[in-house]
Amino acid sequence: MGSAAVTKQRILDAAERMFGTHGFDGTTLRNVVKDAAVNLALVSYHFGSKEELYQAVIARMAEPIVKSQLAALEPLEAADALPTLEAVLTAYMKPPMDNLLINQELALERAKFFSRYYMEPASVQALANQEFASSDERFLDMFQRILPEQSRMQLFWKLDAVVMMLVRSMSEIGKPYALIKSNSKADIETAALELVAFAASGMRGSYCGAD
Amino acid sequence: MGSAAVTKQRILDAAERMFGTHGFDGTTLRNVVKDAAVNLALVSYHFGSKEELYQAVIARMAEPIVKSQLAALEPLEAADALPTLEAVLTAYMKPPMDNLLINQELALERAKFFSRYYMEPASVQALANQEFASSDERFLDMFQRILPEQSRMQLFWKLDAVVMMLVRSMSEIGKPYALIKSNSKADIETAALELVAFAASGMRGSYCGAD
DNA sequence: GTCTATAATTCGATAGAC
DNA sequence: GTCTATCGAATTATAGAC
Repeated sequence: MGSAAVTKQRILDAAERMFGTHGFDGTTLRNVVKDAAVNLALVSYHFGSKEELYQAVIARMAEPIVKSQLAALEPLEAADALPTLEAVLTAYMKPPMDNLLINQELALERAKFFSRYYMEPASVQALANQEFASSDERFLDMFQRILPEQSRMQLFWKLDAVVMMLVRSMSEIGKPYALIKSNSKADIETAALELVAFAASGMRGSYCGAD
Repeated sequence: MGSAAVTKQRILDAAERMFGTHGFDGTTLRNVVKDAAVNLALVSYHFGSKEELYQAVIARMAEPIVKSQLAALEPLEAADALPTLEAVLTAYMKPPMDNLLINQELALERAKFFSRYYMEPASVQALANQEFASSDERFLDMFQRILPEQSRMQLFWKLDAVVMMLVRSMSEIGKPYALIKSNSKADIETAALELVAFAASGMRGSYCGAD
């Protein structure tokens, strides 16, 4: 990899850390280039502007996650039997969580960026061209097949709620009372099971026979 | 109310709108005073700094909500019989939702500020001295009595997840597929029932007997 | 491609008149 | 209390040397 490619990667890595920790508006390009140990002018040269840098960070992270989500969904769609709600939720939630297993030294900060993306003001979130949301419709179709008694509107806000839980879990990794204890394979596996169980029970709704 | 008090309120109202829409770092005092139609220097005069203004907005909103949460919890604590999980969750979630019924013209923007507070970077969130979290321990004690088979660590992250769902619901009010359709009494009542049902089923966990 | 130096804004905060 | 005017610092972005 040429030194230009190295520079771009160093900037992207640092931007991911800074945007994830301080948010878009709380991050300055001077913080980014200091963390990346590159010159300030190189951000404009390689990415154009702060907004375009943010878009580049989003795209780099979202692409493999969405691809992995759809790859996990496809066999469930193709199967003869209707999959369980847990299986579909796992296909949805596991890819962003498994992302913690690659690039271990950057994993926790990437998770923070992943989370913060959903928490940015609408003006900032609009910078990403629906990178993540592109697969939600297909997942909603599957949820509707499994839970036909619920309206698409219900399923929509419930999936939205599930995303918020997922996102929050990933932003709290390692904290004393967090669901995800660390970015080890075992801790992620355990947390995914608990998160899927919570989400599935919640989505099935009030027909839970309690009280 | 004297004109000074009016000025302070106008600034607080405008700050609530701006912080809620653009976040702390995305909000400028010049935007606030323009929206409030007051002079820029009056922010420093009445509140000292941008950070102190933010703290004042948090405190003004959090106080009645926390007070109402605890008032709803107390009879449940005092009763002989153990309350239902749904009852405790309602005591927790209804106060912030019912807050939409007062000051109707500012309600939606207050809800956005309420939501955004939980989504700010840690550095910003630290500006509020645990205004909201002060009652969580007592609620967790009650959850533990109702769900003794779950560890406090589990209940902690599950309550945290519930808060994120609540917060998200309040930030999406009025959008096409949102849970809360409007800030009318009927829509809030309906949404609260659905949200409590989701949260209760989720917290009870995987013993839901489905499939 | 990478750097220095700086232009052009914008921000939070305040001094001082009224 | 409220206003005008402005300071000093920090920001994004870029021009131009190497």
